[in-house]
Amino acid sequence: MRRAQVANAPTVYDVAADAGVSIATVSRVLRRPTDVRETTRERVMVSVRKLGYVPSGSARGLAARRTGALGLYFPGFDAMDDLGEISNLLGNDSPSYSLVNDVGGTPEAHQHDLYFDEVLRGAELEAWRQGFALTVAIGRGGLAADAVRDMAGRVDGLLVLAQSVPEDILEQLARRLPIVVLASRAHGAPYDSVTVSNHEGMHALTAHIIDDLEIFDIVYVAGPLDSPDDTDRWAGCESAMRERGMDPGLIRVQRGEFTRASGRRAGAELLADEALPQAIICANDQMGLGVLDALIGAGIRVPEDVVVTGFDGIEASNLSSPRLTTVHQPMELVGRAAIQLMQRRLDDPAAESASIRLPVKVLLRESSERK
Amino acid sequence: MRRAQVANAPTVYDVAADAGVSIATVSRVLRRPTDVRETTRERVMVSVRKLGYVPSGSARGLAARRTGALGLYFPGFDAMDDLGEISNLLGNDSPSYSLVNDVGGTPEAHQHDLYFDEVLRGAELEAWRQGFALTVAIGRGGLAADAVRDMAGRVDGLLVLAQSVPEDILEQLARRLPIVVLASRAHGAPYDSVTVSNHEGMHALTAHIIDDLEIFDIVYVAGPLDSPDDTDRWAGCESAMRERGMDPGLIRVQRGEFTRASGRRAGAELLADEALPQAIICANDQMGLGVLDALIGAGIRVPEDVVVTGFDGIEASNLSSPRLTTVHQPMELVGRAAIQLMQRRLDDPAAESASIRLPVKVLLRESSERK
DNA sequence: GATCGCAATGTATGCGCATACACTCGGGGG
DNA sequence: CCCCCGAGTGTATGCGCATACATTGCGATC
Repeated sequence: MRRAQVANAPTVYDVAADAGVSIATVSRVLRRPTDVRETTRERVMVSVRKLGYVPSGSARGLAARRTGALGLYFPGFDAMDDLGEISNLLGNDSPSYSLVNDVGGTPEAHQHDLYFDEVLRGAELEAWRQGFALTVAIGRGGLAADAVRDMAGRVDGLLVLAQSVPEDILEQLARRLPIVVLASRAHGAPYDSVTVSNHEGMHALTAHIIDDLEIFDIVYVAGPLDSPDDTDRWAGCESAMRERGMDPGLIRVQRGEFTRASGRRAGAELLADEALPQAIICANDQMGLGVLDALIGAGIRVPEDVVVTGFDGIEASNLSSPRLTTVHQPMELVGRAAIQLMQRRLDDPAAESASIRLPVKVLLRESSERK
Repeated sequence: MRRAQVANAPTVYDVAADAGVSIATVSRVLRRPTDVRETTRERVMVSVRKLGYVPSGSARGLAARRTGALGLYFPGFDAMDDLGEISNLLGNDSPSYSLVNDVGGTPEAHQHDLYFDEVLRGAELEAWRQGFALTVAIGRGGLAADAVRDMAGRVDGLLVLAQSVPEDILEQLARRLPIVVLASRAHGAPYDSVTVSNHEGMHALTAHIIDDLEIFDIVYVAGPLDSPDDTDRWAGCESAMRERGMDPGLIRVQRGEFTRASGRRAGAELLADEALPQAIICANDQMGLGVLDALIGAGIRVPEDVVVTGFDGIEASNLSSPRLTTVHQPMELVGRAAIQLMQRRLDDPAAESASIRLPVKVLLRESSERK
């Protein structure tokens, strides 16, 4: 028996009654319109509009055994302990503005977020094209596992950034729904994956520095040890040197955390040495920009005194002065490709696991300009 | 009768059988653990882990009459017709990188997206804190109505940017679920809303220019006519002038579309005039940066020859040279506040409709520096 | 004119879970 | 010794929809 709706949200039953048809017909009008006679269809649609009927996603999902939604899960670099409530937001009398003499500059934007934003945009776009809704979640600390589990329960497929979910949990979830891993080749694991040509990009950039700029005195500023991106990039740099008979072991390697601050630190340490190298290759843009900050701040000229490069192609690398030579990753494409992989997997659950590797673009800019 | 699972996704029934209890007990273990004896609870949890059980969001949503998800809907400025498939992504042999001499600079990032990204981040954060999943959708062209409808069917509440959804549809949906409108005071409408102090911020900025910089020859570069943000900002500027006995009618107003390109256009038109004004107040940062581009490109000195200001406080305004004086909106807070409003509404559906107005920060930077 | 076939629609069921209600069991009070 | 009560658990049901299957109606076929 139908109960009275609390918030009077109409259901198929209401529409069916109003249109004088059965609920099956209402459902068909919405899902397979061609199965219904034109006149009937119109009559139903009139009722739908009249009642403001919106199908329940939950009921649809349950009956159809698919939710029509995909999940995107990213780690969050838990810098969010300082939150607390937004106090007195409602009807408070706090001043509506303040004046700030902002000569020093404001702190930079979050680090990883830029990456997330662009991937998300691509994923959202492609999800829309394929008719999926996109649910996003950003991991935080200990509850990450619960969050991703909850998400898994409400989507048809999961996109996760490499390293963002404990391996055992991922494996368990993979038994239940398809998973696409971003920024990591899935070696043998039962996941599809999307990567960019980290190796090739860094290889090409290094080759350019050695062959075209004729620079041999190089420092490499690396990222975190557990980052597959970092591993691949370093491998690209290393192989370029080795091919040219140089010993990569001789290169000094500073290790940072992919943050601008860690880049500044690396720059400061290099400045403390007796002599600067001729080129500083950084494993990502944020660190490259940090190095730039440190050098410029110390009066070093870039690129005249030192060449500096980054990796990623974030917008900020295009706005620094000098603009940062970098390797641009098609992040939006990463998101799109991931969704397409997912679509393929949903169409054919038995397909062999696949990996898409997207091309990168080496952008030669002023921070590496030499004649 | 239970059927064999296609993808062997275990259900409550499987867990119950495995643990030797009823499905009610399994459900209770997950939802109201204290209602179950400790020993029973543990036994069930063991089975849950063993089977890799993940509750179906659809079934949960249907039974509990709430999905536990919120929706965030943004307009997309349909620049996405040039899409097409990502061809041959799988196993193609296209070059994995390319070298680009990027001396000219690459095109800027999308316009509105920056706003979206930050609001999203705030919303996601707060949604997580409140235990909600967040589903996002970006509107595109004609199907916007369908997209937002579909979304409405799968969430407990909807956050929408002002003007992004046709009024009649929004009204219809509001009968079904709570709606929070961003960046627009809801005049009488049955929505809660979040805004920032556009008026006050622009008022303060204008006052600074007139009182502190003693500039009276001003041009205002406005945004689209249908933008409530633009309306409020202009009103703030206007009132500041009026208070000082100046006639706002005398100010030249250029109208742009909140894009950097339209800012450049405005700048170019001003350059074509016989004389430049002393200050150019722009209704947002993108246009401010565009004006900067045009002026600097023409050899005009900023701020020595002309003062330029923006509004929004996007990251790019902090990276330009000179850095752009602007009014910073707490965009992340907008997202968070919206979720908090939604939470409140869900707790008390009958509450009076509320509106949160967040404070802004006037950032005085080099583009308006005068002594 | 009886039969067949197909199009259009209706009837019945199950998706997986939450939960109201029924039930069991054991201890304390009468 | 019986009854009552509450903690713990089981049984039964409905959430709103999609869909397999049954039914109806009608023109075409012979």
